[in-house]
Amino acid sequence: MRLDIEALRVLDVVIQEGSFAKAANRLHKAQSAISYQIKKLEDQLDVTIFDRSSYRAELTPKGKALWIEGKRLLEQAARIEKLADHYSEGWEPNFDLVIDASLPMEPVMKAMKVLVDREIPTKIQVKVEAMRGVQKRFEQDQAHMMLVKDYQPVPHLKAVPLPQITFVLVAAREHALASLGNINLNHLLEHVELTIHDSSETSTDRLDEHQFGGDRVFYMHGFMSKKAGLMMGLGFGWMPDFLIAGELAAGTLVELDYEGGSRSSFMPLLVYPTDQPLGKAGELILNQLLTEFSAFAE
Amino acid sequence: MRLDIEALRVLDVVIQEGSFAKAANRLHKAQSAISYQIKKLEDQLDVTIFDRSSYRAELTPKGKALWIEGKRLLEQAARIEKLADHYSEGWEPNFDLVIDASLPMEPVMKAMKVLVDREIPTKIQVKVEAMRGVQKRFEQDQAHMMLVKDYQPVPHLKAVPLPQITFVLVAAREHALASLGNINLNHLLEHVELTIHDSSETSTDRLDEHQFGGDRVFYMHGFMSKKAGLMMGLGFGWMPDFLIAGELAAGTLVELDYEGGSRSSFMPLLVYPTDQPLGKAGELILNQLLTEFSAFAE
DNA sequence: CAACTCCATCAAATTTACTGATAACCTAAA
DNA sequence: TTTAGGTTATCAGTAAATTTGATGGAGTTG
Repeated sequence: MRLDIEALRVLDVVIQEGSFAKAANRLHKAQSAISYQIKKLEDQLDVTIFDRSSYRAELTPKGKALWIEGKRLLEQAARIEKLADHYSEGWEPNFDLVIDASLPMEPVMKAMKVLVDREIPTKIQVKVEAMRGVQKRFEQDQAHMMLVKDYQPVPHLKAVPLPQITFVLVAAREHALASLGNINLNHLLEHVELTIHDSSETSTDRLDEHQFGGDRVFYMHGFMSKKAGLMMGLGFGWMPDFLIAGELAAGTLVELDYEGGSRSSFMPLLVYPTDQPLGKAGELILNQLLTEFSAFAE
Repeated sequence: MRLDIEALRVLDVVIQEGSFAKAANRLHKAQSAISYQIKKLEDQLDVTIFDRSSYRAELTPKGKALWIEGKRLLEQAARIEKLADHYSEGWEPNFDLVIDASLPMEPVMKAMKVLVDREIPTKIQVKVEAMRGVQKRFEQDQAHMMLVKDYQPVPHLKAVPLPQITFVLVAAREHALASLGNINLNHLLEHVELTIHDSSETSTDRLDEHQFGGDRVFYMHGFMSKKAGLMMGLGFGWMPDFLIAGELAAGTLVELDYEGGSRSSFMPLLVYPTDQPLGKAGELILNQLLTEFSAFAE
């Protein structure tokens, strides 16, 4: 017979209440049941937990030390029960989200921050992949959701469209490229490209499709600082159209006459399996991503 | 019926062994007992832990998450049982040692370091007090041992003598006090006193009996640095005789002709109650203090 | 296809936990 | 001092839990 939780629970109540009898009352048990549990605990651990030589049973130093450790065990037990309750309420144990690296990360990060701040029981994991890697990772890891630009339709997958985003290739009015016509790739490579730093990019071996591959690339920390860099004439780069509509109209930023096309539109898709309904975390993530991407596209 | 440890233990073994049957074998139980425990756990937590739709029972994601939390609980249970075992082997849950602040702390600290390095299960607490406070604290806190210069004999207390220590009031040969005769307190107060920093001295309101109370006191971090300070002529101060025997003989340090007496001898005593035998930690501390104080007195 | 291994289920046996009653003891108030 | 009220231990009987051993359906292996 080994240590059991119930005995520790009884010990805790006895100490809190100050006597076996009061503990029995609080636990809706007979007083003899309390005596039995305490005695059992003492036998199991081979430790005298209460000194019965005086009127009231007094906690021994060893008993106190074991009680303190016992409370930790009770806390852990409560944690487990609470976790199970959360599952019953519809929370998933974990949620894997795969994201295409070429999508703007700002709304994703904002959505994640909201989730983290809520301290939900679900363990969320975000994996950023590029190109074909997105869907591959989604399938390999049996992820719960992916956020992509495009995907191979598969049965049992549902796609929710997010607001369309159009990127425009621009530079400042004063920039050398702004007044150039019929720009080709070689022209671009002679200038500094501004792009957004992706914190998930550990190595430098990955370029997203919106990057030209010149040897002078400046990494900015968000579209706002990228825009500031562009305005300063630091370089050229892709920007979401709605973020620079005013500057394009005013002429402070100029759409480049690039032969490869100066506009790139796409509609991000939130894809997830239909065979299992989304849990609470899934719903939250879905809604939060919709919210943040809508806010991003103004 | 609530969560119990045994079910988590069974869950852990089932997952380790990979099947209910193998777990039953390892636990020397019937296979149906394993089924029963797992089913009970699932009912208690209202969570499907194993997916039985295929041949082998497969752990669900929720089951895995609960298993991980469950292992923590098992670890805590093991910790409690181990603690109880230690008690049975004669370790005390805690040990309070009260020390007279006027004794050299170096051997005490060395002894404590040895104890800490052994990672014994007993929680040792050292309290440094001065003058009458030592015995008072010892009695008030029902401490297990005190290290004193002197004490009021009380029945049920046993005293073990440590090697006698003699302190000598000295200064360097070049120091102004060295050549002075019939030194009184006012003479001393005109010079810098070197004393040893006691890390337990939180406020400055306490002076030990070996300190003259001048307004220029230098605190050193051990007898070796104090000796170095004395040799340099930085000031005067008390030193254990055996640490400066050579210098006194050579004349580089000079015993001061102080009217209050230039020598102070005492025999530290290790005092502890006899009504309860010392536990393992008590024995260790006793021996270690004997060792360190003997080594200190060379 | 035969021999295995997997797990669920059931009744019976066994072990554990609890109840209610009683006794021995202590405390505090009358 | 007596009395009323509170403490815990113990015991026999009972209720509840766990375990066993047997059985069966289903998947796997060679």
